[in-house]
Amino acid sequence: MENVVHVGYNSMNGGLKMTSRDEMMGVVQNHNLSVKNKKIKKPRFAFQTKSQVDILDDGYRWRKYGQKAVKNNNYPRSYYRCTHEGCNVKKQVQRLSKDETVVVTTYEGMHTHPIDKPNDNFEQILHQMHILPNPPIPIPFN
DNA sequence: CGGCTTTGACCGGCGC
DNA sequence: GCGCCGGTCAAAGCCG
Repeated sequence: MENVVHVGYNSMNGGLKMTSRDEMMGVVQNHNLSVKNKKIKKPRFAFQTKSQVDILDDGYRWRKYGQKAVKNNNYPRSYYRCTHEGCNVKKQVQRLSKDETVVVTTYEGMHTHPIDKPNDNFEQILHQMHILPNPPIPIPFN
């Protein structure tokens, strides 16, 4: 929850499917957790998207595994996991109660496999934001 | 018929 | 220790 770095992003025109967002900005956070004696960092990438639609299709296949109500928020939060075998990447999607047109998507971890479905240039944007590994790299956790 | 949602139960961490 | 809270499990059902 600390060590917050802002990764502003705007003027992404065209590319993202199934959304009608017109502006995007991001926040990068690092999660600290202790495993045995070691402390490793769990990368978390959160960015807000102005969209009417909940489902932001980034090219990966996600399976929903939970949904919980959020305090101080009228809208629930959805939990997704990457369906690729051996890929433990998770994400949460949450909608702001103040502005229902804003969707917050939080990615947790990195994908170790190529994108699963034909996609447009949003994949390249994820590469730029270092959400995707350019060459496959090992996950430092899980 | 297979992959995915749905939804309540379950669980571990934390504060009182 | 107990109860709340946030996250996950898993059975059943939906839908292509």
